[in-house]
Amino acid sequence: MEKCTNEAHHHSKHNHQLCYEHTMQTIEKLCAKRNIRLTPQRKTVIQLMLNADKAMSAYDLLDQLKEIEPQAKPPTIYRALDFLIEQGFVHKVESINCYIICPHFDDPSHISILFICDKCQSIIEEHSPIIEAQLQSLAQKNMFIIQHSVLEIHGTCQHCANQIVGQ
Amino acid sequence: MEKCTNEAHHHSKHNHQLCYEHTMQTIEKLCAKRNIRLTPQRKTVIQLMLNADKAMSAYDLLDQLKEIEPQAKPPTIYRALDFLIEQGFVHKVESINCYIICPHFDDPSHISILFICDKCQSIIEEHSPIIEAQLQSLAQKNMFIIQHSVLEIHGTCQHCANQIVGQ
DNA sequence: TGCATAACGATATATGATATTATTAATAAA
DNA sequence: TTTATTAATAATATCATATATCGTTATGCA
Ligand SMILES: [Zn+2]
Ligand SMILES: [Zn+2]
Ligand SMILES: [Zn+2]
Ligand SMILES: [Zn+2]
Repeated sequence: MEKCTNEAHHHSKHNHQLCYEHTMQTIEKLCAKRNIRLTPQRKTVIQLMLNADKAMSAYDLLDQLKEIEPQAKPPTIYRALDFLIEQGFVHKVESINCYIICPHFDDPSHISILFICDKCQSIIEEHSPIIEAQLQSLAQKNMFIIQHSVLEIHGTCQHCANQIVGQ
Repeated sequence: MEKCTNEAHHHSKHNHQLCYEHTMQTIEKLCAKRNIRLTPQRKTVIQLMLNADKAMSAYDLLDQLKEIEPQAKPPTIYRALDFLIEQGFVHKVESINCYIICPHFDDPSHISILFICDKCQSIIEEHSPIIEAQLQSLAQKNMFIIQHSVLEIHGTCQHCANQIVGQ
């Protein structure tokens, strides 16, 4: 099946339901393997994010979560997000205070480069060994020890650029 | 005179006062040239940031501004920051919601790469044509039009790394 | 069963940022 | 000089994002 990313969800017609269930199953297996608990609440948050097809703010997610669990409060969603980020299933998009499912959580060995469409909030995740090497080189020059990289590129996605031209 | 960056301020013994005045004068000249007003309030905010030697949050700056202008409120500091960012004198550090003076505001033709020390909040600014080209290449592959890039690398600076080893 | 730990619920509070409207200061035009 | 126009500042309210705290409940294990 076609690799399912936010981008694919958003702009193609592949079988979303199949892909969605496949992702959930992969996450469930990984949690079992790591001996950590994927509680119904955490699972619900993943489901909300998978269905969104775009970056979601904590309060966007909270509003949706409340429809299922009316007692949910800000700490509820932040605790779930903390867990999911810690486990590598979710990225925080720092420059817009939003959150996405990482489409490559089964291979966390790379630095993620996010291309963020400011029109539709869809996000393409890319990777580049060249950039990683170059960053390491710059770090060494300054005797800096890298712990975590935030690479977020803002602009307009193909879909939205076409819409503007087409009008 | 030695080029004055946050890093230089923080970890060397160069003449801060000289450098500080040199930076202020350069900004004043640029504003005159652009025919925009560097009001006392805006100048004060620049001074606070230059004296800080590290990334400052809006409310850190507001607290200090209040000591000089007691009537200052949140919009006061955000208006000043908006102006300074627009003019390229200041960067927002998205991943920590803080602000720094850009040490290269006289040459805004580059994408800035920020190396942020999570121990002391000092920031080194670097640039890399290789990374810029590689990002463009990734963007083209996805038919993405880049408008603004956020490249923020977190870790430990030389100074803080030595402190840890030295203990 | 009893204990330790992790998760959850609930409230409060902190932090970050914008909207709105009013007021004042600076500049330009008449 | 008066008036018009614009830019800057002030004050308040409101929205948005995130954390602290503490008590309760669920889960896994000795
Ligand atoms: Zn990822
Ligand atoms: Zn788009
Ligand atoms: Zn800069
Ligand atoms: Zn440091």
